[in-house]
Amino acid sequence: MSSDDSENVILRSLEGGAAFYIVKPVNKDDIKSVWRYAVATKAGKSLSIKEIGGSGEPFSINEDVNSAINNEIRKYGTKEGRQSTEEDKEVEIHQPATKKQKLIWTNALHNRFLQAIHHIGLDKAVPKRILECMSVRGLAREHIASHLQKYRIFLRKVAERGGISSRRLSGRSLGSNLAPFSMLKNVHREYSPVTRASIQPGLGGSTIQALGGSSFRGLLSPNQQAPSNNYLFRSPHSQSLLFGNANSANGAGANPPSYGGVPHELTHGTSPMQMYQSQNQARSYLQNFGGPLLNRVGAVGIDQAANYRSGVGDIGITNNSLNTNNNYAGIRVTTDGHLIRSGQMQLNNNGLSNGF
DNA sequence: ATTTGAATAT
DNA sequence: TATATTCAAA
Repeated sequence: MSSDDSENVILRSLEGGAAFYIVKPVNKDDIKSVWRYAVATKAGKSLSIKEIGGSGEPFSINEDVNSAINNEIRKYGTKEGRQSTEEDKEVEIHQPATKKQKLIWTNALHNRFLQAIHHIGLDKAVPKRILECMSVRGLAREHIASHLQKYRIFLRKVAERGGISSRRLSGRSLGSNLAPFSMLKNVHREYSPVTRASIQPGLGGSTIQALGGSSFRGLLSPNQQAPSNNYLFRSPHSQSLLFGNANSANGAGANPPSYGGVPHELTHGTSPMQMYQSQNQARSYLQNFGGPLLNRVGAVGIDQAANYRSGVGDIGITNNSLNTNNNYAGIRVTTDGHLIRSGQMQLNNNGLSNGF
């Protein structure tokens, strides 16, 4: 039993003596197959379900499977199967369908998460409420719980040491571990909507704009959010990403409870395609978690940002907690090296270029 | 009985 | 690292 489904490995295993190869995750049919095989192999000796149950199996088989096996045995009889032992080393390659897909917190999704939290209030923001508030179809409370856990860890980090360091920056030019100059150069450019994911040439077919929908969200008012939200799922069995584009017509359909936006949903991608993975997940905490909520973290002291604004035109954080459209909040440095706080900033194209 | 969230697994 | 899953406690 292995999650490795490469034919290569399977064949080698069988050659190496394995009688059966099952690709995880195991499901009913796998069990049935095993039994069919076992029964067929034990030419003549029919095992009753009772014997099966009491034979000290290392694992228990639930009723459902039991009856399924029962039926199977009935259907196929005990010896009706094939004979050739060698051939019976059959390879079972199975449906990748049973396992849940892995949610990927894209910018759009994360922003929604932030908005929800902001809307609810950090103190009352528990998974269930966030879930309701986000109203994204296909999103489960567990998803949020997990993300929230991470988010809280981030907040804690930021709160204790009011700064964010970048691992990529070797030089601590300012005597602090805060962002050095060099990071500034792209600040402005980073606002423009960009394509952030592309399809791997040979596999997905044509190039597609997979992300970037949130780039301009910061420019919209709370109730005119970007009409397109992209969420990604990654299939557990391949490296490919499933691409889902929840693009719904404005107006029609259910609206999110309080910030009447566009209906949202998670699409379990119907068009699987291989994509490069780096972009989204390669973001740092700041990119991921920097958001309006930072307002509430005392240690960050964002409300002082205004004092430093001159020099960087696009900072726009406020301390009235209404500035929910930030895609970014973090620490910046002005041209003359002063620390500056936060503001709206879309992350860059490659997600890796600077420390954020 | 349901939900949370820390811990742990993948 | 990011996300999922588990499970004791709320």
